[in-house]
Amino acid sequence: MGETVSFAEVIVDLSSRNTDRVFHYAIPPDYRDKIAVGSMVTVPFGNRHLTGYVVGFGIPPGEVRIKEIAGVIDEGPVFTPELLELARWMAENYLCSTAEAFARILSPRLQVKASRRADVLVYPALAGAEMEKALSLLGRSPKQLAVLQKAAGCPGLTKSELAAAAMTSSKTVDALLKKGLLKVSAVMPAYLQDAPGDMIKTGSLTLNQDQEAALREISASLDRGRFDVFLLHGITGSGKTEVYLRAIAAALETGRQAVALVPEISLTPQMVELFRGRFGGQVAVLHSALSGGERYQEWRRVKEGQASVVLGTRSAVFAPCPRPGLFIIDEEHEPSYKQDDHMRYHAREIALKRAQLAGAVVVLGSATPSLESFSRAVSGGPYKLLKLPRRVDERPLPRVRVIDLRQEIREGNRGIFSRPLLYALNGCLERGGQAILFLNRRGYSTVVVCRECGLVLKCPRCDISLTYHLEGRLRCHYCNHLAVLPGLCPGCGSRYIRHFGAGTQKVEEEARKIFPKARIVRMDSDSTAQKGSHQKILDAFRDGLYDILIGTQMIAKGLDLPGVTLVGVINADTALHMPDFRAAERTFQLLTQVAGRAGRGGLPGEVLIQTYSPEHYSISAAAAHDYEGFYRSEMAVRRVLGYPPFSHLARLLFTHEDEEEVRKGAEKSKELLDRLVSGRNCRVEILGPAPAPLSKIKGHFRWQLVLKGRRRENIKEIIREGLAELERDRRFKVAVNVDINPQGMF
DNA sequence: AGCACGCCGACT
DNA sequence: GTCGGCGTGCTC
Repeated sequence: MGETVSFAEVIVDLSSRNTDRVFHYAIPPDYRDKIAVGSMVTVPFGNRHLTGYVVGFGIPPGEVRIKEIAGVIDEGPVFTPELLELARWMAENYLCSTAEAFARILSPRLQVKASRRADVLVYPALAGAEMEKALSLLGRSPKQLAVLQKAAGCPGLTKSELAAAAMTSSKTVDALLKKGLLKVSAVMPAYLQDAPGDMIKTGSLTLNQDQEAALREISASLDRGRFDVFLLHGITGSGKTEVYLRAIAAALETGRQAVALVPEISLTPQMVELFRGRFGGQVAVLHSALSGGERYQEWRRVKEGQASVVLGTRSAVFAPCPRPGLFIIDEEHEPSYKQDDHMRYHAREIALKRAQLAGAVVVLGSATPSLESFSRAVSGGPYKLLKLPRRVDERPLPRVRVIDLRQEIREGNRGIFSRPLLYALNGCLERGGQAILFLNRRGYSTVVVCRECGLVLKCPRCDISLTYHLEGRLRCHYCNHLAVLPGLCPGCGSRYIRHFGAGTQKVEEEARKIFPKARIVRMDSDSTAQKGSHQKILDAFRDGLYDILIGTQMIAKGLDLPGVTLVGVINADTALHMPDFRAAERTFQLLTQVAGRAGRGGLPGEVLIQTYSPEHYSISAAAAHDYEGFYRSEMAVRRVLGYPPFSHLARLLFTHEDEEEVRKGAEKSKELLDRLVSGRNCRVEILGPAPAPLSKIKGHFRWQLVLKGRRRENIKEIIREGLAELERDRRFKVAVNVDINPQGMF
């Protein structure tokens, strides 16, 4: 590598396919030592200036007129070689340009110009015996005492986090800062680093056998420094988080960094507190709610190696750790890890790829693993299965009863609540317990169910629930199969065949009528429009200000509500009959999670699930807390129908303001893709076109094609060529969005 | 993505 | 003749 090589290879920030390659630029002498692989620069391109990413150095081929780099945007490289490789992989895999992939990877730091507010983390100013003394002198101000205790237990929280943790306002924190008992610093002070034992306050100190065994395996892999994937299958309350924390500590010991991803909904102040309590100022928190400045600050700390533990949501998977050694995906089955707007990446998939590139360990944790992951962890699959089959406190799982709503109908009860649920609610209220009533988010599309035998009309070809449209027409959103709503149920001849969907308001109304004295609160996206009110309702409920909480998905996840002794699922079928091949899996996950909400305190819990399909395996298996039973049943179904994990799917979503235009566009694409498929004789099936389940959003009509094939490569190839051809055709005005392995069809 | 270049129709 | 439609191809 001689001095003569001084042309930078630059990828310009354009998303077009034909500019997705390197362009060579001369490096002016002033910039020579400022530009490295990973630098962000501005370059003249055509007749304007664009930002570009330096991906290497080399000699331009033949007769091209070379221009000079116009400027360097940031002081240092914005991505590591590992992330550069990741960007290339993403471009290849998600059918986008490299520049778009970079935009995703770097999005957490895009607002560079935003205020660079110094990161204020609060630490106790004293340690050890001096701290004890200070605490004993604070007898007359309980709030300050609480804050100082918290600060000692969890050094390195931000001011507002600390205030929240001690259940007070930031004024109390300010008072202690003024007294000099707390201080502000960007890194953990040395006197605290010497006493890490003091920091281990939260969580259990001793691991049970299963946790110990799991940790041992993970640590062994970390020591070897090799790419390994573990699936940590632990029932609710089995102490997965403690295993994560120990694994992170083990990763740090090898001198590498750890990234822990949690679903949006679990990134609560308590979660942050738990991590900061263990790792103090080494923790960087990355999530979408941070302001540009805060996010940049955290990003910077990670990149510079000051923060070696990253806790965050989906996009934190791109954290610029210098040498990542461990990626943890908590609740790996959560669909929220899949981006649903622009580039549809899956954070789990990205983590796996990054780990492979960096020789790092991945831990996927869940009580209800996705079939994709579990199938890779059984019988000699590439993942290693680690099981936590027991709860840490040895408390039994709640008793789950399945209530047959068909029986209720037969016996003349057409109300929302079954008699067993009413009875249980009554008992619960009388004993002074708390209850949660859970409704699945109302289906976007309406599904037809027989209220007498529970039969659901499904597509004969795709096994997807048919959805109800105008004038009694039923439609499959995968293949566009059409049927007419029968007057009588084809299963049992009943007249009670209709589409359904009771909202949370309806349940609330009904509950108030039946239990006029009960204090009832509702929580859904309508009632919790403004930020924070969410948490307020939950706090109030936890404090016992309400008896019954009625809500949707959002109350199902990860909440610890010790007073709850009864959980009622109003209608398990809304989830079961979503027009999606994953409906059964979602239902099982949801019910398991909901059931995990009951009996978290000292009192035993009870769960009642109302359904028209009591014999469906995803309901009976959830009731029996039997993941593996569910897994076997569902895998059999997927195999027969050729759905993932036995195949790969892709969805092409076509959108346009004009309905006719989208339909024609989708149909034209279908013909084109069919031609490509038969031309290369690969086994890819193309379903549709059909209107998307949400057929119109913000004035844009939506149609879709679903591609299904054994090999992902084949699907990608077909789409790549199809898109290229469509792009060449300038008359084609319809926007196309590609989603490889979609998580849902909405 | 922009922008120029170029090859056809209907207009001062 | 020439103004302007948009199909085609290029940008270090």
